[in-house]
Amino acid sequence: MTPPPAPPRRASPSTVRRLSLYLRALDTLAAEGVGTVSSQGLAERSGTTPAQVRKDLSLFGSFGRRGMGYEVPDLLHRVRAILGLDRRWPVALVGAGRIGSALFAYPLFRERGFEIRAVFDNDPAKIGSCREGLEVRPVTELPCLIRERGIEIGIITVPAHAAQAIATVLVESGVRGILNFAPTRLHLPPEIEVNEVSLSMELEALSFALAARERP
Amino acid sequence: MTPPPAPPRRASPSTVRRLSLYLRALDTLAAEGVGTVSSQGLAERSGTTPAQVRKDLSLFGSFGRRGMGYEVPDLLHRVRAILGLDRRWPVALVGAGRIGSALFAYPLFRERGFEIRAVFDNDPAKIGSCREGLEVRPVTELPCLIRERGIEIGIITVPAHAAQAIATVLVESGVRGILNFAPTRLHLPPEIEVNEVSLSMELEALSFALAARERP
DNA sequence: CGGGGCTTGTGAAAAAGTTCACAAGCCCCG
DNA sequence: CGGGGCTTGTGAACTTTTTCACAAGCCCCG
Repeated sequence: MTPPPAPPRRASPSTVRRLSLYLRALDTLAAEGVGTVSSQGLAERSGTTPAQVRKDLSLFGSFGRRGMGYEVPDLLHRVRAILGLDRRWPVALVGAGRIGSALFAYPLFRERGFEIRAVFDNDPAKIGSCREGLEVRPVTELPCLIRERGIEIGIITVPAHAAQAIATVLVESGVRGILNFAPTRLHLPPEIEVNEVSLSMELEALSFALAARERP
Repeated sequence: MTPPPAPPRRASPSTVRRLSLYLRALDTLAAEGVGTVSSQGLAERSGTTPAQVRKDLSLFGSFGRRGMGYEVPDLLHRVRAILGLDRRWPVALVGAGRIGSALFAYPLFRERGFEIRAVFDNDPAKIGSCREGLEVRPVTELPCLIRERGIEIGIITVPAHAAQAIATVLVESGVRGILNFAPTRLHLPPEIEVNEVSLSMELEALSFALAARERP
């Protein structure tokens, strides 16, 4: 009934992005008690096309029934599994500044299975203070705590000039994936997954689009 | 000397992303006092290829000199202009929670010309309080203040269920571009530029990549 | 139990984006 | 002032991603 039809091929970054959007839409549908959804319906709620939805999903298996569409609870479960969200991910946060603290309190992380199990900072004023019940520890303790708590993902929200050193230590301590909010490019071994988030880049994309409209 | 060789064609989203990266690299180079950089050098610092750098830039004009590369200060200026950063962008922030406050204090925004000129929230506990010298105002005052202060870009950091209503009011008040941090899809007229930032999507992309490695 | 109406899954076509490869051009040195 | 060594700008080839189009399949109704 659900044989992955081919070796689970590489999905492009855009496909992965869309899978996240499908997941979000399915969450909503499930909450609304909708039992079944078509590629059409999913496309409308995710801002893409029905064909795209079907292609994306077909990379990982045949989850629908012809004539009927997809069962919401089933597809929800499948997409979660595809995205690797059918397990808990132990996460460390490095940098307890404003962005770090905001992320820490972001409820969707926990809902998706990301568990922040350690928070680090180098500012003596912050060390020892608590973020939602977790104590901020100095960066010197990072290697030890990362290993002890089995942390696999690190989120970097330190200033750009400190980010590379932090990233290197994280990787040496066993972290396999890094979400980098610092506006700097990290140099790490290729087996480490790095995802850069640049808040100003997002505004710049807006600015580009708006400025382009004003040009002849 | 710099005639845009063709009607400034549409740049793909990936090109725009890379332009942001080039800008970041050029900022660093300028700060280091480097006078000239080749497409090779720019590529290394932005994680792409020399050919890609040249193609991206050639969409907008001929900025280099053969045999020599690009003059850093000149190219910096050009890229800023291409991205629409050669002017100030008046911005409003809707939602003075953690993420909103973090963005407000993010120095890179201001450096790039984005000026937060109004902050709104509906929480009576927050209204009247200050964020870096700017008073948080109730959402009821939004239309008036947006117009009064000539705001063109809105940043939405309210909970998902409130985002659509806020977005609609923003657009009705004259905003042309929206950066949406709320995990929900906005329905707005097509002439409005919308850029969605989903923090959990970024973590999910990591999770997908890490989980994929563990699969057979 | 068979036909009609939908909707999936998927090859094939089209479009978009990236890489290649090289002529054109610039600077410097002799 | 001419040749050599680099580096850009750019058509053409290639790759990836998206869209199209339709056969296959499922359900329901009569």
